[in-house]
Amino acid sequence: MTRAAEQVFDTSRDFAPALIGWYDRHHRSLPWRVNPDERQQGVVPDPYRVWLSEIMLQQTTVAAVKAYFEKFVRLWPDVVALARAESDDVMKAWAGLGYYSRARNLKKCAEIVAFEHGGRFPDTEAGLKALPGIGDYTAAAIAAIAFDRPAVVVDGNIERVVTRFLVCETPLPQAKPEIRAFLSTVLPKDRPGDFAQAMMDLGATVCTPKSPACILCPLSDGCRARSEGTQTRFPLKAPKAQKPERVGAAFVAVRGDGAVLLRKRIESGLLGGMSEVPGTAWTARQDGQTEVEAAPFAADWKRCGEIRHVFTHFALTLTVYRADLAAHPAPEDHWWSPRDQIAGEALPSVMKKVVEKAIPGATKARGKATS
DNA sequence: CACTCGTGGTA
DNA sequence: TTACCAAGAGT
Repeated sequence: MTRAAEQVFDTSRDFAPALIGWYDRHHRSLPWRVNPDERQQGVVPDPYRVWLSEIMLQQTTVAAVKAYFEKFVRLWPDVVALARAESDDVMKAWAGLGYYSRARNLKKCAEIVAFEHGGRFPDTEAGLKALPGIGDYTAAAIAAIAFDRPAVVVDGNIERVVTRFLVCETPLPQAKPEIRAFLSTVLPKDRPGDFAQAMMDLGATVCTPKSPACILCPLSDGCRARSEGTQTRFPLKAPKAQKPERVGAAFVAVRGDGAVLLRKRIESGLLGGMSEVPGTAWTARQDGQTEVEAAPFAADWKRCGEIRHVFTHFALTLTVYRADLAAHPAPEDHWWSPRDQIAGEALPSVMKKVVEKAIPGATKARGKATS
């Protein structure tokens, strides 16, 4: 074999070592992570922290997760503590992070692990995937990261890295089997957890969606998209449908002492189990005026303005009304939230916008932290 | 498979 | 401002 041939990037031989070598030098240090040097010194990851972080990171940025992760481990240091927590307190702590079914399943999962598995997480992919909120990706990620099992981990970052490396012309999600097949051929048996985290770090910091830093990539010598200059064409995806518009009205009742009237949404569906101010249903845009008769009770409702919020599959414009009352009994299934507790309520971001529109500053924490 | 399900940051 | 997107899961 010639010298030149020896320098060619041999994917089956070089992929994992090149990636792991890069990871040892350029890994991110994150609150839930055991760094490679620590792991080499025998530090073992806490499956609870790995699990909690993976649930929070589903479709959510690292930057957004950090503060929530710290808050959760402070309030509930282990899975038994979380299992014993009040569901309402968990929803309050999750408020603002989005995808609230994750919080409901988080609690269910904690209870199963704490009360049915003796407080220990299953250490296999199949065992993990049987738990609520844990799907293909998360089961593989926990198995690999927490238990160092040779699981094939595929997330959005890894899909991007692999489809570029292979010049995969199959659009997602159909390309998934090809991606898994490729990864199974390069997965190292000795450090599967670090391999998975390395792939994700590479996707997050080097092989980024818009302007990948190929000059810094340890895999660039073997990357087909790099050689063709077509990196940003991948991964191929089906075009998205445009979002419909919906409208509605929200009513902020303010008592003399500053308390605000709230109610709880049903457990299932959009913003399930979260709190809100009373309001109309959110319907497709109609020319008719908003009906003030949808208010929780008759009062001098004054229009404050509108707020706009964009969900995953529709955009919403809410007309915000406010009424000031000396005192008024809370209607059935409603309650008056005291002024100093509003910031700690399980209000999703859209509802914080509504309350802020009616009462500027009301959702900002003041004085001592609550709960 | 297709659709539901949040939010905030970025170009 | 619009559009995309970030460690996906459940139905």
